[in-house]
Amino acid sequence: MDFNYLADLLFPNLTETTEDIEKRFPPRNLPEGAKVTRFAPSPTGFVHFGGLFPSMVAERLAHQSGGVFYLRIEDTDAKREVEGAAEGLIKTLSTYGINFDEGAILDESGKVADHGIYGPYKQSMRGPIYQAFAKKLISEGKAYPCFTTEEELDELQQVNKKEEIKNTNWQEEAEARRAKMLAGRNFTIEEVEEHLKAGHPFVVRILAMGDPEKKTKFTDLVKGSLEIPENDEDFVLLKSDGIPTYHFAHAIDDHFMGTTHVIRGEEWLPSLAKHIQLFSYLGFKLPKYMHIAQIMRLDENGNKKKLSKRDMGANMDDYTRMGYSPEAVCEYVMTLLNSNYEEWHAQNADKPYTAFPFNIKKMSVSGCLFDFGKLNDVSKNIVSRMSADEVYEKVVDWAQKFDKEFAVELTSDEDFAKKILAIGRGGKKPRKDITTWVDVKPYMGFFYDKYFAMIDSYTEGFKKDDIKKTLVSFLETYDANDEMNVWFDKIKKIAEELGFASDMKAYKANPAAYKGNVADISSFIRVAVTGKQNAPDLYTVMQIIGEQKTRARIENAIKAL
RNA sequence: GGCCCGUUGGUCAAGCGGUUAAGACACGGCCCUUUCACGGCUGUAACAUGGGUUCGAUUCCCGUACGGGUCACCA
Repeated sequence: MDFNYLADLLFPNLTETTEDIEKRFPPRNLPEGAKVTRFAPSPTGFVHFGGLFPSMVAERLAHQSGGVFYLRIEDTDAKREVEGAAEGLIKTLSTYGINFDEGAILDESGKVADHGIYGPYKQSMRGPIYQAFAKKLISEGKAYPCFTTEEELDELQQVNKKEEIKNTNWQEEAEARRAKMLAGRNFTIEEVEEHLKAGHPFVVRILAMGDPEKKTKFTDLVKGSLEIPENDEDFVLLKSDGIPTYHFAHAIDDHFMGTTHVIRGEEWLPSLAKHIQLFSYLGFKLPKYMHIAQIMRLDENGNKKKLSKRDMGANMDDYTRMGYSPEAVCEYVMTLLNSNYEEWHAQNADKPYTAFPFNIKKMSVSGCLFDFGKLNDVSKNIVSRMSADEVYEKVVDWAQKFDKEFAVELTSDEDFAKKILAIGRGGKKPRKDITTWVDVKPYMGFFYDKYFAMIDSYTEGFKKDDIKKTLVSFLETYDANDEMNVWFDKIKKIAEELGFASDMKAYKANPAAYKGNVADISSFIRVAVTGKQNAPDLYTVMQIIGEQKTRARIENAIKAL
């Protein structure tokens, strides 16, 4: 078999040789230790939590080392491509602080365009590059054309379905399929010419001579030492439309784009054998690999499952809707990515996560469960450290998208809203009532007449009459100009008059001697004014609401009793 | 089913041959407090399993179980 002849036969019209291409993409000139990483999504939908994970690692590693972080669009599957997905992906990532130095990024008009000299950065635009290398491999006898159609193979594809695996015919079917796949190995030049003449489409398959019984040691930067069996699968390099598969594109692109660290999910681990073989066939230096553990969720049976697109919390845009600030999500991700992050953060509470020295060695080897409880904790701590102005700005921003009515209330009196948000904020022990922006309305809604409602009833076990008397007496003595202690002394006095303990210690020493205590009296007033049993400091609340409204609410409460 | 990877409390995890096996979240209790939130203290709870190696294994090796991933002209 004359491989050179075969290669020319298959690819007669290529203008660029592999040597030309090598010259076109010079090695990067970067300082020692600088890492070149990439995010390489296929534009098939939204950013997935499982995709944010590795992209944050890639971004950190590149930027922390003074390297380059670039974006490559892996649009090699036209069937699954979604219009506008690439733009959406880039925008979402940027809200999470992940920005690219190079690649297919957005220009001023919001369109995806190439930035950098290693492009095109969309794989669909790089056809001739891949084809040149496919041709080269064929000319070296390392790859061959295969005229077996997808349909022919599909007929036997059932073997891959799980239900069928227990089928006793499984091995026979697999063998039959393999025979069909490998048919092209034995073609003569004449047979190939005949197929070509008949206009039959073909794919290019790698000629895999590996023995899977033989294993080679491989070191993954996350997983550590691995045993990789040699590849014996004649996988497809170039599809019949001339576009490469992931495997081929990965080898070519990461070589020419100068990627030093390939960071991807561990679901790629089984394909590693293919990639090692390809780099070797191509004569390329193998990059470093980091296979990151997957995020899992719990299924109905209590088993861990890979977090998939349809799961709650998978779509990054959901977090925006749920009112999580991007900082919270990023920080939560950091706690999962680097086990010592929390410790560092405890000592550097004021610093952003980008100041944290990210360490590959501290990455977990096994997949972890997504934990909303932990996310919530991280989130409420972050919100508690924000200023009232900051919270206001973010809540309004969120509300304008997801609760327009509330946004109108908030913006109708900015100072009022900020005063409310400032309660208990700024000190050493700030309030932590707000986890997500969704929480804000239930938390402060009662300040607004529009949302005020008697959500809680008065504490049970007290006479309506006492409640009523409390409210009436309060109105009689209430003076909005009172200092807090004066104000509270008046409440204590009411308590005494009604036979309630004004002193908590006295009450605790002998509860039977009283109808209740001053806390109960306060709660009557609190419910009347806020509609709730639990609220921030009552005195402050009244100060903010103002005398007029406070009186009106108490009067209404008296009427209702 | 083949191959690969993994397994420390409910969750995230420190540990890297000798520890009373950290810490965080969640949960319970107590304290502080006019409610809540915060804060402080405290409690329950873990090395999947069987063999080795070793004076000694959570740590090293092998097997078993369980879990995950993967086996496309998808990435």
